[in-house]
Amino acid sequence: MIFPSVAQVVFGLPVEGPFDYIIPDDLAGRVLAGARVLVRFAGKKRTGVVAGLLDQTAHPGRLSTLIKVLDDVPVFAPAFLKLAENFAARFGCTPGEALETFLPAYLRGAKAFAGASFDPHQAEGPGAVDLLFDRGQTRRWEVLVPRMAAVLGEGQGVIVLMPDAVRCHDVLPKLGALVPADARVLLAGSTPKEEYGRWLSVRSGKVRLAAGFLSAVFAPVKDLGLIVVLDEESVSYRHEQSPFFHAREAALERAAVEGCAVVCVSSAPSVEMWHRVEKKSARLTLLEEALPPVRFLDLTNFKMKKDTFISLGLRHHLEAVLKDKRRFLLYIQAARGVAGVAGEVRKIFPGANVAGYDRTSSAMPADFDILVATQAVFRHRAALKVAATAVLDIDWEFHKHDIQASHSAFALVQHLRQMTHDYVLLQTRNAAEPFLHTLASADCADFYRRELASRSEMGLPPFQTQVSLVVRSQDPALACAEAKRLYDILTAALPEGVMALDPEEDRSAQVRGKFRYCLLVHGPDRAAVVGAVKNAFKVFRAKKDTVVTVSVD
DNA sequence: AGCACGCCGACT
DNA sequence: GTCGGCGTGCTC
Repeated sequence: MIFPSVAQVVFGLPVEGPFDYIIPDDLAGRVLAGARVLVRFAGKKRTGVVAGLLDQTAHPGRLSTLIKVLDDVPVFAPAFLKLAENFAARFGCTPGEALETFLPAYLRGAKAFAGASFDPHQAEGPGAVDLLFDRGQTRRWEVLVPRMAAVLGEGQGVIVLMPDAVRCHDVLPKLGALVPADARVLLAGSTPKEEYGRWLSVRSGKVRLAAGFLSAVFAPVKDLGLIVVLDEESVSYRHEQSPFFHAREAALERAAVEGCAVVCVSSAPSVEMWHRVEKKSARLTLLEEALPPVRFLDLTNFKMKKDTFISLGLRHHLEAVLKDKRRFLLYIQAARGVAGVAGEVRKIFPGANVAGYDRTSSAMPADFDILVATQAVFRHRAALKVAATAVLDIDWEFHKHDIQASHSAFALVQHLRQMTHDYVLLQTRNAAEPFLHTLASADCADFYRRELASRSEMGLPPFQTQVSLVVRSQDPALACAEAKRLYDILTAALPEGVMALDPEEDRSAQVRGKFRYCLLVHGPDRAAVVGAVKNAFKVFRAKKDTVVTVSVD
């Protein structure tokens, strides 16, 4: 038997690779693709992953020898190696960095692994993608539970992603009924050792239902049949450190490689998912529910007294609800501060029980007539119901000129409607803005039509790929100069069809003491856009005290 | 990423 | 004279 003599190794570093290593005779036949190995790289011992095997190298003469095989059985099945390639191309990192993020922290070092062999089934064609649009967020389980039960009944596994720990209370009881306790696991915050233990129980095939947050999308579930992405529109699915990725998009990449199905669930679907429905790459299931109407409170030409927030119109609405001894939710921007607004409301309605709720609140006030709350109130989205709701300043949502702004306003309104019996009121000084009226339309498609048209026109995702580069520094002048320098390098050799927008100061000028400049690169061809950014980084090197971060879409 | 090499400015 | 900052190139 002749064994390959060269291993191609990749590392969790921003260097492309792969790097070739000689397989010594005593390890012949023991080095398999997908196994972690210990090698000397740039003068230091490092853990890498065997991405492939060769009989001959293209770099003869300067090869180093492989030191040790860390996995008797490769940690990565071929499907994961393939996923790493796609993931790297999609999110602009190296395949080695992708593989590192697939692993639990415990295995990122040189700890030995001795699990059983693992074969995710290779795609027999792409799996179906569903968008479950649950308008009232109460009926999703009617569809999800039988769907998961069917997959589990076939002997296949299921991953359930939720955006954050807040959803656990609602979600875990629903999963409890599906499989015995020892066949399901919550892959969440714990020590690396515990995390590894749970990861192993999934990989061994004992656990067939794995729930968790972002990184659960990489759980080594055997015969994966279905990935459920709960509240797929949530911004919490963005991984905000390198490598930047979106867990919903990662789930779709994984499904394409393994051929499993994906169900994305939302009561305010992302523009991306709606676009997939229109392109027929996802099927829409609409779960209708009666929702209260949305009305506007037009403040155009209405002068407000200095340092007051409650308009005359809003006051009348509050009065009417209080008179009926019912409850009112007043939604404010966190930046306004709950205390100030609540104080003003108390002054106007001395007899009413006015409570406040924001991020710092430990518990929902047991009793109130008027609740002044920030977006933190959505922690209680499933449990809280009031007669009427008002958004103090819906225009504020659009002032952040972020590509997500309009969708986040849409989602805000949808979520408030779910918590409201009679009506949702939006206070605005832009009553003529047609976009605002799509938020109130009885037909949700109006919002998506308009939003997709505008994104198409502006060359934004999901029509084009957009990469955002953020330059951060303590020194505003340095941040600005570096952003400019990066822009110049980028535009010096911009391929056909790729466009770069001038660096712009971040709206929230300082975040954690750092000044931020953002530049955007976009174009219709993902590979060209990501390639242009990668090339720019070969030349551009971040100066001391500045950090540049890259995220795709 | 991390490190060695190499070039310029300000200190015993 | 040389110590040490940081720009540049490279890692099989």
